[in-house]
Amino acid sequence: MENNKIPTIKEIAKKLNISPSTVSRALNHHKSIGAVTTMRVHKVAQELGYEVNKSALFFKQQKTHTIGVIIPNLAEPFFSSALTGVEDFADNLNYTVIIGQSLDSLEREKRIIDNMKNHRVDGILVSLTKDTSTYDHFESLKKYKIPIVFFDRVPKRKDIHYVAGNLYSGMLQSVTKLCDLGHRKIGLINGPANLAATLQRLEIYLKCLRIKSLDVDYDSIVSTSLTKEDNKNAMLQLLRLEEKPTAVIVFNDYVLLDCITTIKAENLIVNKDISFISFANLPLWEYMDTMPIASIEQFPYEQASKATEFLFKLIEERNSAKEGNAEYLQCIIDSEMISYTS
Amino acid sequence: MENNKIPTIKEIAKKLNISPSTVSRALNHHKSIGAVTTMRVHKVAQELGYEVNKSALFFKQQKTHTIGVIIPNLAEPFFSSALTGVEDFADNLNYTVIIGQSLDSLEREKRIIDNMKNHRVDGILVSLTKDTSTYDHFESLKKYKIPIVFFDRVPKRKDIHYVAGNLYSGMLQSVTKLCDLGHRKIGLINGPANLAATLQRLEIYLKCLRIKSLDVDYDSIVSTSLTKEDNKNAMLQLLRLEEKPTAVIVFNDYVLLDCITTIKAENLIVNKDISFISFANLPLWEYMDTMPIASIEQFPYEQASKATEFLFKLIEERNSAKEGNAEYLQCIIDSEMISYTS
DNA sequence: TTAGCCTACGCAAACGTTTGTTGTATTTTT
DNA sequence: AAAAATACAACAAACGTTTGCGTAGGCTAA
Repeated sequence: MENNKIPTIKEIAKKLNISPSTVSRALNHHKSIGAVTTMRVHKVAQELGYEVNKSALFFKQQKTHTIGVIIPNLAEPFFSSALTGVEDFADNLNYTVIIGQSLDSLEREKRIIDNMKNHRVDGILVSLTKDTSTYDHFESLKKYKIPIVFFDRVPKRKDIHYVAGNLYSGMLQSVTKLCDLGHRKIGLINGPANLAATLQRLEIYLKCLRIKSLDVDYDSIVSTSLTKEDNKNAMLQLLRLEEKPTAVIVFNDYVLLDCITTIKAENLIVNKDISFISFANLPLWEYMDTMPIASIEQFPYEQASKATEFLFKLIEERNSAKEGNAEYLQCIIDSEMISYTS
Repeated sequence: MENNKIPTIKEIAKKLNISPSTVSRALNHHKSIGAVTTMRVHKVAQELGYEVNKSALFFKQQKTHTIGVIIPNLAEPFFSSALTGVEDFADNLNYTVIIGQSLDSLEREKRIIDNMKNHRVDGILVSLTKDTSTYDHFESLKKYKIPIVFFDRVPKRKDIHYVAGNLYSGMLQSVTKLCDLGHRKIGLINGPANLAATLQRLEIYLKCLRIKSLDVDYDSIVSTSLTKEDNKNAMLQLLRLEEKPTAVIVFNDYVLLDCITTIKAENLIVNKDISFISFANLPLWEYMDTMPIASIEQFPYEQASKATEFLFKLIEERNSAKEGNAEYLQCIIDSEMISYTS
């Protein structure tokens, strides 16, 4: 009864004394196969517990129905949310998702790309490594016509498909709020220079200050490499200034956690001696005793969803063999300020 | 120059006027191919930018070098840590990981299993859905000789491979600590009955109370379905008791967050009117104003790592065609109490 | 009646790679 | 110098599936 061989189309064919092609067509409900035959095929398939071998299918069709996602770190809520966004979208289209963690190592990023290329995935989503400044390893995907869409951490070039967050909206809301609260000196703890997000934050920060007619003090703009140590130092650097800022925009919630620790160690009171705005909107502030004025939500799930949508659009295009559609899919997702104090 | 065709072994063969088999062997440094030929093949492969088509390889070898991971929810830190554990381990062995989110839906779990089966993954790791009580959908994997290893949320049966957490160690440490602090009435807010983890927590809870010679009050053992609403109700149920417990063991940190909210709404003071121990050790307590006495770390990363190790052992076994090795790989990872208050 | 047309299926090739077998030179051994 | 061993490479089959094409038999229509 329990046949220990994995059933194939050929076996079904043999059992019914018909050809494999007929079985294949019958299973796919091809119109050119008679009702009786189709029924008999399905019956035997059922009995044998036949299930299509996708591995064979992928090979035959030169299409793996699989997309790859490369993110720096699975453990970060931002990226696991993003991954969820991808997974949900892909699942709907019956696509499989394979993951790669670059762990912010360019070396790993390259290796993963190569691997996915060899895997012949139908498309790739990437959020860059902190250190990624070259683009060569992505170029090689062109030859394989594997479309690539970047999200969140995107390269600084125009000829790519991407979805990025727009920090402006959330930042302006935040700066406005700080102004309303009476703050006039607003500092910035920014990220590493090689991240596009860093430049973007700086530009928007300056733009917002200008709009609100606030003076820019370049001494109160510092940066961190995102290590705990560096985060603390950045904070201290601001505290040591002659003219201390009364509010600080912080690169993200993680950096802010370290800043708060630093502040407390200095016997300063958050939201009294100094106020914060940061980015990420981690689901933790509502439970904490000290929190920023607000955190700027960047909607990782939505960003990733949109990026996935783009990717499938590109995959679709490739399938329909439209050549030379030189249009780049690009999208900006507006950020939003989430207030934590009244 | 830029050939837009994807290079294959055949092309290399044609270009050199040798047979594809020779090219294949040359690329794999097979000893039966002369040094000159091997070199020439590699040179041309280099020029053409040849890269093996794994899709074809997987098919040919009837082995996909891919494992599947099914977890309830990517967004939960516990599971994203676990996934990281899997990814790290698999990556080392050059395996690809495909993911499936069951979202705690049995229906999805089944669908994902079917999909991975059709995908012909080499093995599957599963952490069960809240509602999974049947085992049928896993049985079908036997026919395909796809090994399966459960972790964390494992089925209640003995004939499986699994890695589970042992709550006993951490729980005993915790109960001991509570006793040392003077608590004599320790309640339990448990999870849904269909989870093995729930039964396990209950058993161990009772065992620990017995060891410490504490009375068991069955009224102070309640359960929650893990919804926010239900968490609150479970907490209230305990607070309404004639003989309120002075300490409560909580199913996990998430439930505890809701409990704390409930406590505050009742104008009670955590760690004064009532103390908590919970499970998970989320990386958030150190930043919070109210926190449990301790949280019990279950080492998701290590659990997943071990489970992955088991899986590869099974995959290896299958490859070497050892039949009927009826030994079940099972492992218990000891939990550990992480204290937050002195 | 016969040309033409469905219906229902079989045949064979193809996707890219590996691998067992076979074949032919060249070298080594006796 | 003949026999045996070795080195190198070609041939062909195989993995499971799909699909273009061919075709036999039965039907319709003129």
